[in-house]
Amino acid sequence: MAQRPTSEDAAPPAKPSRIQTRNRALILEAALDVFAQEGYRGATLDQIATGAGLSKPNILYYFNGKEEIHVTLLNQLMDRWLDPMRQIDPHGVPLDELLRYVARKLQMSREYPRESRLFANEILQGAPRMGPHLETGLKPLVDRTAAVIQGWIDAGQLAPTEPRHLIFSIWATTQHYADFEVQVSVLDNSPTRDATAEAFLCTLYTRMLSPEGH
Amino acid sequence: MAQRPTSEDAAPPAKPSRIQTRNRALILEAALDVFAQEGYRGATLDQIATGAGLSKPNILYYFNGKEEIHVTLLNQLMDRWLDPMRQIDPHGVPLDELLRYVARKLQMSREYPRESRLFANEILQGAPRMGPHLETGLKPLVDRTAAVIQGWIDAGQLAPTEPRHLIFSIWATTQHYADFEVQVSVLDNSPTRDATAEAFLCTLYTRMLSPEGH
DNA sequence: TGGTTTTTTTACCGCTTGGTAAATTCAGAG
DNA sequence: CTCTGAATTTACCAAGCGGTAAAAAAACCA
Repeated sequence: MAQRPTSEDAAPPAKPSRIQTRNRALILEAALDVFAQEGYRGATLDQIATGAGLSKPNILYYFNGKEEIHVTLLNQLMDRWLDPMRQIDPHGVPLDELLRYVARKLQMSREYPRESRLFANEILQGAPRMGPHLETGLKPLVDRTAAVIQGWIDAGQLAPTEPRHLIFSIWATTQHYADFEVQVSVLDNSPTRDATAEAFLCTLYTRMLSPEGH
Repeated sequence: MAQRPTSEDAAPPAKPSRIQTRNRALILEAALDVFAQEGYRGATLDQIATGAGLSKPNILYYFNGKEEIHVTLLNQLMDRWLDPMRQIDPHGVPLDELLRYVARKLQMSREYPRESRLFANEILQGAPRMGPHLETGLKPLVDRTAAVIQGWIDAGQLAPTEPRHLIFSIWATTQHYADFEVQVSVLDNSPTRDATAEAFLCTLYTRMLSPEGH
């Protein structure tokens, strides 16, 4: 009897073979495409199978079901997604730190638009498969970052503002370019769009955050 | 033979009966709920039927199919959605006009979160049922508004910036509160969130747009 | 009231979906 | 080469889906 490679039993994990590693990666890659564009319910295992170049039952040999694929993607995503915020240095120059955070988030929108849309889809639908993650992964980090920003403000190094809503606005403005790409493309098809977006956001948050007397 | 009320034949339109008016509204109301939360493919006619208190075949008596319900909602939405931008007065005080635009968009996020999510879902999936609308409805209005803003900037009444990306940022920051409500709720469950959000955005765009010399 | 049209229900259908069982092929260790 | 376990395919379901036909009921109008 074949031992299913997607183990979460207490039994010995047993390191995955090269085939397992390759095919699981193939499946997740294809699934990211499909889930990001169609949403969870809109995505089908057949689409994922075709995209991965495997048969549907073969996919279910590597994952216990559609939901497990989705959850796996979401878990992988969370790490990468929160990284830019973790890199904010409480001891750095406040405005520089925040502008670099904006730049990193914008870069992620550009380099990983599928991940951004996957996340947006999940949140839009009420985060049914990610609820705990928000509380245990996201919230502590945001609380900590908000405190850091508040400290900077109290020290007069940033113009006063509400840290949490500042964070929301950074997320919103940067992810917008990935999540609403179709709309943005229709309204601005200039070849320099990316650079213009970056310059705009840099200006926006510089003016917003520079302490008085610039 | 019953004449189907959802007419698009060249035949006389014939004004709808009270029952037709009421049931079509019931269906659209329920469909808005379902489409906004589940996305197009995730929504089922059974859910819509249950929500409307009608049977599934009865729903298909009023609409030719699932897609027609969705398109109808999208069409109705477009009007209401673009209205705040249409209200921008080229002859008003620039900063006031834009701050009032922000406030109106934020208010719509608060009052019509389902519409916001319906729209977000559609754009996320590549606007498959709204492509033309973007070109013919949205683009001209945005072009016009961007020109108005550029005029204000050229006249020295606003700090210089890129008008289109300014518009994008206003959309992103305001709609974020509706589209990512679950996430926002986890991170900020303060009872004054709405007021704080409005104050934050007012500050953000005041600092961004005020011409130099305070 | 009776007849006509609109509205609603009942009973389906064909297709797609996520998922399974079991046979088959393949890869690798000896 | 051979044997064994891993990997893959073939052939299926059962449930849910959007949608239809036609009969039944309700509303309307003379």
